[in-house]
Amino acid sequence: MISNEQRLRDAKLSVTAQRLAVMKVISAEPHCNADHILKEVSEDIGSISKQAVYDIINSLTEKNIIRRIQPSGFPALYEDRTNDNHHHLICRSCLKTLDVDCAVGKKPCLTASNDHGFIIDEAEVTYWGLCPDCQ
Amino acid sequence: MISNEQRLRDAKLSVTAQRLAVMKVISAEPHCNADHILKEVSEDIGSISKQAVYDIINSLTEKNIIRRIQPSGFPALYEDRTNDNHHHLICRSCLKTLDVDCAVGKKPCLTASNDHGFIIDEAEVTYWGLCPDCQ
DNA sequence: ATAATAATATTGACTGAGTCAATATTATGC
DNA sequence: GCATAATATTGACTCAGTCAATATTATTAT
Repeated sequence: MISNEQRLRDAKLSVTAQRLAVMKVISAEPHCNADHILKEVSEDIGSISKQAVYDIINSLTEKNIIRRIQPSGFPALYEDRTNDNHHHLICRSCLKTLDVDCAVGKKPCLTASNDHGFIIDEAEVTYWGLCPDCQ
Repeated sequence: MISNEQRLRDAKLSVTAQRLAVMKVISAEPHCNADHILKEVSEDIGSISKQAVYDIINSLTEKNIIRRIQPSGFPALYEDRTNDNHHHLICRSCLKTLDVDCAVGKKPCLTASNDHGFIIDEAEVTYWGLCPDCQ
């Protein structure tokens, strides 16, 4: 199990208390949003600026250390499960978000019925519905 | 071919110049955003308020007369092709958006590999990539 | 270890999409 | 045509996220 510190070094990002704290929150609570990260990290290490949170989630996303999910009409969520092409099941009512493996097989969703000449690099699949608690 | 006026009446919405103009823009330019609708309708009928545009796209979306697409990190887009479970191919660079039919068959994407007890009502699929012009 | 410097964090103002609430106008049904 | 219910306008507001200048901290080479 590679450490968060090592993950940062591998990505050529310097190791800071703020980055480690943000990573800790995201792996403890996958599908959390920027505001929640801000609050949790503030409690954890005393304080952090809003801008630092956004800088950090942006650079971690760029380096593929975390993944951004952007549910229609809601703030972006972050998770640390990357590179496995899984999808999401989101409750319209309470926004509870769960991972679901790809329905069709292994990275199959990357194939559109017609690519119109595009170079496709990602297929984003979101299932919307009501969770058991909200039904 | 049912008229826009009739579509509104069927949905129990009253027929106004603003609504007809908004519908006209959306069917002429599918995948347009609220700001673009505001500009086009203003030119078409003289003026329209920002609030009216949002009220109209919200009620048309509720009544399933138009469909909202919300690309990660960009303003929502609107189209009038509803009820056929098609998906979207979006260029990361210029945001050009094309319809693609479902890769897997007929409304198949509504089936997740594990529904975790959710009642799923929609599977939203977005293919991200680079269009021929932006490659 | 220390200094130089490159990277990151803080601060506070700002943007842009979208909403709220009060008032004014328009469409509909009698 | 009138009453009233639905819709549009207006302007202030919210909230997620960004910008840019300055201050601090981590890294790298001595």
